[in-house]
Amino acid sequence: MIHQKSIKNNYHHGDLQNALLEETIKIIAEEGVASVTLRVLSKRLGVSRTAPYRHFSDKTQLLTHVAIIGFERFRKHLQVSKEQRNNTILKQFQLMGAAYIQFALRHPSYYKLMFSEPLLTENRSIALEVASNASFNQLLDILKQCQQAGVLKNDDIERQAIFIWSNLHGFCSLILEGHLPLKKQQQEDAIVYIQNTILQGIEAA
Amino acid sequence: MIHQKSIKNNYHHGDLQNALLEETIKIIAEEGVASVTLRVLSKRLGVSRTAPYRHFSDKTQLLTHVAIIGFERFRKHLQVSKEQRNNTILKQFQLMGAAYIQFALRHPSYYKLMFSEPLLTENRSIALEVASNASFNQLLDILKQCQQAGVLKNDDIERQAIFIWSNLHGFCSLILEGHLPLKKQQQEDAIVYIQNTILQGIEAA
DNA sequence: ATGTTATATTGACAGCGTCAACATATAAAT
DNA sequence: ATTTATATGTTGACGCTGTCAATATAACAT
Repeated sequence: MIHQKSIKNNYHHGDLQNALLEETIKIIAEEGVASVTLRVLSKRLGVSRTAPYRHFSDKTQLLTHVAIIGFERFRKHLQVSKEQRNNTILKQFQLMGAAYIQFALRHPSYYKLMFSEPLLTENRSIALEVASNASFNQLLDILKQCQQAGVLKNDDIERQAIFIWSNLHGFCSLILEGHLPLKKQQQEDAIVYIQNTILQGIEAA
Repeated sequence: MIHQKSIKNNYHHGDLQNALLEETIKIIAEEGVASVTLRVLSKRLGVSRTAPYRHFSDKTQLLTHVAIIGFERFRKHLQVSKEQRNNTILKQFQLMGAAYIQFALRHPSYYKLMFSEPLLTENRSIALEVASNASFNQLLDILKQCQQAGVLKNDDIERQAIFIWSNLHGFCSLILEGHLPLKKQQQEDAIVYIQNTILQGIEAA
């Protein structure tokens, strides 16, 4: 009797926008992004097939918003490694690298969507670019600090960042795309090797 | 009057299988893989919408075959860098790295399809894996030779290969996915930097 | 010439994204 | 409190998609 408002509306959902975003990522996790359909999505939420159009102009916009949420979580996840300041700055840098890979492997649905091409190339969204850049800047920041502290080479900061980002993104992509069928131990060994080898390329002499 | 057989059949196409493969990659190049449709594909070739089913069991198989062709061309493209044996083995290794990036940037349609996830994860094809491995082995081979020649560290060969592959694939992916909006000169500088920095991580002391 | 096989076509079906028109619940204004 | 406006949800319809079944035609083997 109490909470009558929030028990069941049957017409107005209440918070369909967020429900759509959450259910979308669930479907991606369960069956891949190709299985995301406005119709089954709506059915799973108990609304009609065109209800999503009151909250997103089309399907691409919905997926773009999910990707933006992914980038925000990603950025926060990376930021954590900077917050334990008892660590050396170099240690923080290495923790961030590990955090990058950890996020991609733990949230493959988000990661794959975030870096799926059509969202960025065919249907550019400024908000998505902003969210993506915010993540990239986490890396740039810590690189600057490392250079200033003299623990990394004073190479062009963007080139250095691209090198590292390529490394991490390439490794995660190859795994998520099924090109590297590694066992768990092999994977961890590979991560350690990659981190060490990256460092040898960029650490101050 | 002569060549009557090859002028026009109007019923039997003659070489529809290859025509489908070629037209598919054309569409991908023009409008992206999402625009590949059996119906428009068939229309462009002047056949009915279900004609492709005589040559491929479904759309995924068609795309998989295109990806296999891509990997074969990729492998050949990489192999060329090994054939100029007046070069040192290390130089051959570096040429292969450059060739990798060159292929991805020159044939983005092929590259993106080859490394698109659904083809490998959701719909595994042994032939595709074989073709993919053949390309990867090009890299493995030259690494072995470099190690034997003493110009690269005697690290675990697979880990070393994964490191390099991650680097190259990550860089190409980020560019093709639109995450690195670099000008031509910046791109070339980045490539040189990446190649040098990779080398510093793996070259023999 | 006849039968077999490979190849291509037409018809049909369910599923998809999305637009237009309509319905209803909530919020605002009087 | 009643009316009005706005936000939200629904139903119908359209053209597009992949794919199956049934049919037709060409090429080939005998």
